Amino acid sequence: MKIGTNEVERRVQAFSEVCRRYGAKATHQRREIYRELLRTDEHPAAETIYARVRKRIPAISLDTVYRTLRLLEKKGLISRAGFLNEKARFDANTLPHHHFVCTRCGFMGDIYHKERDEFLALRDVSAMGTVNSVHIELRGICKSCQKNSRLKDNYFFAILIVISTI
Amino acid sequence: MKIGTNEVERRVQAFSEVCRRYGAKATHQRREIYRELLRTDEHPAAETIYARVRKRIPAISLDTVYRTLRLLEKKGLISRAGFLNEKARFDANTLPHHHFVCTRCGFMGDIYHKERDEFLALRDVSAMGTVNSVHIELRGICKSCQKNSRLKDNYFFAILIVISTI
DNA sequence: CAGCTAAATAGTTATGATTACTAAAAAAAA
DNA sequence: TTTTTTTTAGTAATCATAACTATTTAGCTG
Repeated sequence: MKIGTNEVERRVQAFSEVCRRYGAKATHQRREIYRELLRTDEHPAAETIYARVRKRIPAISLDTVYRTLRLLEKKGLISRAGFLNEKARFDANTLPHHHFVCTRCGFMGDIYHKERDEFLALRDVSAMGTVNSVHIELRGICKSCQKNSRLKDNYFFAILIVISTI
Repeated sequence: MKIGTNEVERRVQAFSEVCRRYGAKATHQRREIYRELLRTDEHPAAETIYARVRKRIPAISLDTVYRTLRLLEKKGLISRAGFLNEKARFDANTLPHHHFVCTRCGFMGDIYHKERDEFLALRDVSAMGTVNSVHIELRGICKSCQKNSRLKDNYFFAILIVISTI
């Protein structure tokens, strides 16, 4: 859902004011990076943002892009989809469950929910800590990929269960 | 939720049989890596698994651990929490929403839900593609971290909205 | 159960995203 | 303006993960 040009400019303006008010500098680079993210709904990667902002600020460095993205994220103005900068974490538990993750120490605990709504009530989580945000991601194959699809890897899991329970 | 030793061995055994049946080799290294993951509920990183398996197979290489984890994941025996190997993707959309991600091409689309249950019915997703799995992550601060907590960064978002809507 | 052959491993190097570093530049305050 | 402090550009470093290659091994075959 893209937002209009007026709204983009309104937010960039508001951002500048908030920066000044809180002792951060509203630099040209920061405004352009934030503007670039406000203008799109395609969840660009850092490299993509770098490429686009470079059209307006040819001398901008990749480091500035990364630094600014970290700043904006820390300040809650943008979010990142997916959880890079963390190591991959593995799990042999094949029961359907969710995870609680501590953003400070990386603790990861399992959350089971019997009824669908329960996880939103966060009942099982209070024992582990306080939830700041709920991250939900659906993974699959998009329409376009389905068209030129052929691959059909055999999926061990179902087979293993059969053998395991005989 | 840890599983018992018997169940661990049963699954390792089943894994070996499935491997042979499908032309993959049930090597000592693979069994140990899978066993290590079955024995724990702490979602270890690759390095952690490496360190533990090394106690039993001192000469095992880190590459083997990574290779085996990829294999197990591809076969559906284990899953990874978080999505490494992808670039971080950013988003300035601060409305509550979820993401649809194509695991093949990386397409990422927003999913909005008015009522809480709707996202589970996956209604809005059918237009984008087929969902294979739903990933839910709650982020926050765990009990242990709350105890020795002091940090309280100011969170720009709320402030910006106020300025923006005056 | 010894030999065969494709698959897997160990050890190492490479890659690719992200971060750290430092001198120079620029924003906000005085 | 001038000053002070933050931020930036450019580059080098880091860190997790993947690729490469000679050697080894699992599982088949006779």
